[in-house]
Amino acid sequence: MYKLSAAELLANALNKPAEETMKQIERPKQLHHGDYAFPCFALAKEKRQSPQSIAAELAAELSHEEFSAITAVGGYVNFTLDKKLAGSSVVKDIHQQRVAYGSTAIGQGQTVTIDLSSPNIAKPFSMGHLRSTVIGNSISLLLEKQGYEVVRINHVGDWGTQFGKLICAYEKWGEEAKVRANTIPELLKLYVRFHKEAAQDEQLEQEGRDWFRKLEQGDAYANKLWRWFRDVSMEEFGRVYEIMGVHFDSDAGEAFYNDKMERVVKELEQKKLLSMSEGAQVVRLDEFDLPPSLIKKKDGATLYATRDLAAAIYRKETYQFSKSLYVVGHEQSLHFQQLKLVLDKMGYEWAEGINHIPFGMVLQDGKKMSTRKGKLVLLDKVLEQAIQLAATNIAEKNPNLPDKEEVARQVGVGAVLFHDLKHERIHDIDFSLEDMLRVEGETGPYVQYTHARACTLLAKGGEIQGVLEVDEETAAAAWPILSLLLQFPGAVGNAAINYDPSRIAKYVIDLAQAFNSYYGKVRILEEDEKLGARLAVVEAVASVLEEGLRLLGIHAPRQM
RNA sequence: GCGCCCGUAGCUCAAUUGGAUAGAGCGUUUGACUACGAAUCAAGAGGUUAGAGGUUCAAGUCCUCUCGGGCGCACCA
Repeated sequence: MYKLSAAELLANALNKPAEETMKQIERPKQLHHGDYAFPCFALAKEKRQSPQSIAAELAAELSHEEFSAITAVGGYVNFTLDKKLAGSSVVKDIHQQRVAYGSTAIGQGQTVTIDLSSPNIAKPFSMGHLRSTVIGNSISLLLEKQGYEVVRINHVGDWGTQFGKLICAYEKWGEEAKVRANTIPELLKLYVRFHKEAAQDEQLEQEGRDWFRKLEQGDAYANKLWRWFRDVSMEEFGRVYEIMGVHFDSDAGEAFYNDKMERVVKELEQKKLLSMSEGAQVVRLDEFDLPPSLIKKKDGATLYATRDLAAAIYRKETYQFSKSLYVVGHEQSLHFQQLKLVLDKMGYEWAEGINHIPFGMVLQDGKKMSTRKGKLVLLDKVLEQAIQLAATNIAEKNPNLPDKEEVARQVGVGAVLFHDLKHERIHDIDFSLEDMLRVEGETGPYVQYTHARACTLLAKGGEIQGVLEVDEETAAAAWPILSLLLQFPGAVGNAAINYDPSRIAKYVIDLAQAFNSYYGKVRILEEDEKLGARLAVVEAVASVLEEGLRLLGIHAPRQM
């Protein structure tokens, strides 16, 4: 790695460990400053010399075959890579490794469980769950690229007081035929009505809670309804996952832990962690200045903290994870903080591996969307529109395209997923259908288009033959591209470490922009002696774009 | 009231995690398809990084306060 060469040169000259200089080397913002830079300001005090003179001395002293120039600019030593050498080598690497370029074995032998998506039964799949699904899926793919064994768990919200309320509402106002015909929307209506009326009527809340208790105690009728609601919902969700191309290793939802909670409650008792508070059983967290974790309601029914504790323990025992990730909105930060601390108090050192990966909410007009008030946007409608729009574009721009429907799906889904993933994870997103359907500028379809363009060039240019070598002139003209290609493994590592797919989204945009810019300036298919070199660059771009998109869960069609 | 998160161009977002002249896209103005895909490219305009202090050779980035927004804070998940 070139950065390491620079670090070693500097370490040698300065008589310091290479790890130290490695950490200080940075990437200059501007291309004309070279490829790596070493700031000398920190050395000024200890060497009692100006940073400028230190930089000048170092630059004069250092040289290495990998760098065509090492110069001093201000207080920086700038390293410029030999473009022909570095360019040829990265293109060769990618040609050999193809989509495996950027893979590592960092996670070899380690299992990570990841809790993602987790929609609620009997409710439509909302935009909020979209974020968890696509971010979680991308993180899974990133971790797999690093060699981790990833277990994707869809912790479906199929239990809890809400079902008592729903059953109660169905009992009062539901009509079986209507619900059979149009299950989720009808159930949603019932749910919304329940909350509307409960606002007026204290009694109703209590009835809802009673129904949940019955459900939990095994009441046959309540369980029959619950089973029905669940099956229909899962089928519905399955359709959406199919469209998005997401799969899970486990569908064990909340209800799955029903028979696993008692053990946890007993254990908490044994370890003397439970105490009574206002009729409920809680684990106090006063020493952390946090509110207590509620384990059992005063009516004896369980809560989600109880279930999450049982789930965490179950996952540890079943999968022996080294890390357990929860891709859940940041509004649940407190809950996960409590979860981790309770596990810790129970004496499980592996609680350290519990990691909440929060993300911002999808807001509407700056406010939270509320299921209870029936204000929400449905994912399948959005996907449908995006796919439709892609189909319209294809009909207009590429009517002879084979496999139109599949490509429209890939592009439509690409637009929606990319729009979500390009935002920094933690930021709230204001919902905008218009933005999600956009296909120009910094969008998924833009990247897909760039990839398709590159593929067309390769198809027309023929097989790349002979030794791959990028000549001086091509390397110089394509340097912005080559430089980005060199950075790909680093971008993958960064995204994985920070659990942040947006870094890959940004990377892939940068690469596409660099490529399109090159495309506008240079005629690639010109029949000259450098054709092979240019095609090699194009091939590397296509390969990395495809892999970058794949890491986001997005397909890269060869034509569109 | 307390806690967590956020505040950068008209809008949506970047900024190598403390480094050089704060960058893209959308929108807007202008130009480029009888040269490889115009879902594209080139160029212009657009900024007191919410505000005030502080730490540092260096602050959009770290600390304190103020203002503004979001989300949590006991029987929902």
